[in-house]
Amino acid sequence: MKEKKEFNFYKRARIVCLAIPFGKVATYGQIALLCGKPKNARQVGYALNRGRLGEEIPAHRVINSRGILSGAAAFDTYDMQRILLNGEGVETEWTEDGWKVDLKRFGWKSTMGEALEFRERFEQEGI
DNA sequence: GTGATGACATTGA
DNA sequence: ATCAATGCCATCA
Repeated sequence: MKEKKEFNFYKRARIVCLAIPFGKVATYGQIALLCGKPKNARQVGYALNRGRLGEEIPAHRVINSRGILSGAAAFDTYDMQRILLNGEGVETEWTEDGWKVDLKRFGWKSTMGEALEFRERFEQEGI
């Protein structure tokens, strides 16, 4: 049992991902920031790919900072993520790089207050 | 132990 | 607006 680090980054990431509002999308860096590790954006994606965050994670709401859908292997088809987002009312646009979402309108506007709320909650629960 | 990999971010030209 | 270069850090072989 050597899962314990300073704190459980993946557990935090799971909570943050589950906290993404319906019909909104969040970026990897944003999640990493809310977890207290601004540089761990990559680990967020890695964790999602390996399913380290659990089963009920809305991974389709997590995209990169450019608004491009990752189109990762977690979904059966490349269109699947777009379909899921469209089902939540998020509009997507086709570009050379792939499906793009307008972060200005559908990006999860996480405020400083919410960030502090998360941090307090994490410290309170010891994770 | 070292080195490579990756669902990324940021900066500067 | 786009492109290339650089940094980042947990996991894997």
